[in-house]
Amino acid sequence: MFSIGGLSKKTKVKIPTIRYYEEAGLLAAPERTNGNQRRYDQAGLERLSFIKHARELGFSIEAILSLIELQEHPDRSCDEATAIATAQLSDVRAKIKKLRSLEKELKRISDCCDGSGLSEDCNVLTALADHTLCIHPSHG
Amino acid sequence: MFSIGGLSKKTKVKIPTIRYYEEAGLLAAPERTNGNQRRYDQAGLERLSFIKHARELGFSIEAILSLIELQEHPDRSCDEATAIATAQLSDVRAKIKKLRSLEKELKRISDCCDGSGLSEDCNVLTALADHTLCIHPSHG
DNA sequence: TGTAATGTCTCTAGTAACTAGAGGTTCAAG
DNA sequence: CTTGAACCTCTAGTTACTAGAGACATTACA
Repeated sequence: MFSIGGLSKKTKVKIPTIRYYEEAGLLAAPERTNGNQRRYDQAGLERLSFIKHARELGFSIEAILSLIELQEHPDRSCDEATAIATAQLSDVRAKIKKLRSLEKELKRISDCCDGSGLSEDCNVLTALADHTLCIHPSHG
Repeated sequence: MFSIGGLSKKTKVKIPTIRYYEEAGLLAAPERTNGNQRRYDQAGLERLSFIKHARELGFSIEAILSLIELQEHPDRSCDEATAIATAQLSDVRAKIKKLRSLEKELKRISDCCDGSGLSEDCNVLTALADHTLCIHPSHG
């Protein structure tokens, strides 16, 4: 049994975040001491590790809730879990694609100015002001 | 001279967002009709286009504020604008790097489950629960 | 000129996923 | 038994918007 501070140290999840996860229904409300302080066991630690890992992978709180529900009903098909992971994967891929095109344009913008002049003539500002200089329209 | 709705159509920025930009100090408060409605001119349109473009490139409101201040003080060095753009570029690159490693792990997780079984044995859930299965720790 | 439809106004509150702080209570050590 | 750290709840702030209420303005048309 450990306190919220202990759990926080073990998992490197901040204390208010742990309470937030409990509030959000991700983390079961743990036992309390007579003085109303939270006391966690191994199961709580594992659950929080799961949540942390999923958050690091970019899963939303909502998606994690679905995954947890699946864990708690092992009789259901795992289609759903796979679907959530696959959706997350294409989301990540879309973000990468978008960021790559941003990278291109930002590189172009940064490169065309050596920073030595006055901002009056700054190409960074010009490039930002003039959308038509874009290589590609940047949303997609 | 056009209304906020007209500006919204031209720029494809939603009306409440335009008002939000004004409130945030990005967009100068425009003239008003006798009936208190906003009326924009060409300068307003250009400014909003600038803001939109910068937002699409992932610049924060704060960063855009700095860029606008630079535009309004053309006597200053453009170092600052270049610095902001460069910072934005390395930010984008860091994000890409992180997303690539997430992509790898998500692909591994998704691939090892064909979705046909019960969630009891689901590898997606196992992979998420067991951090040690990670190829690499996923934050960086 | 009247009226109806559409547009706009301000203000408040909600979103995601936390984070920070106030003001009070409990725990663990000595 | 006291001290100091850790903990409690609650509220509010963050970013960049988005949505809605209720009132007022503008425009089109008869």
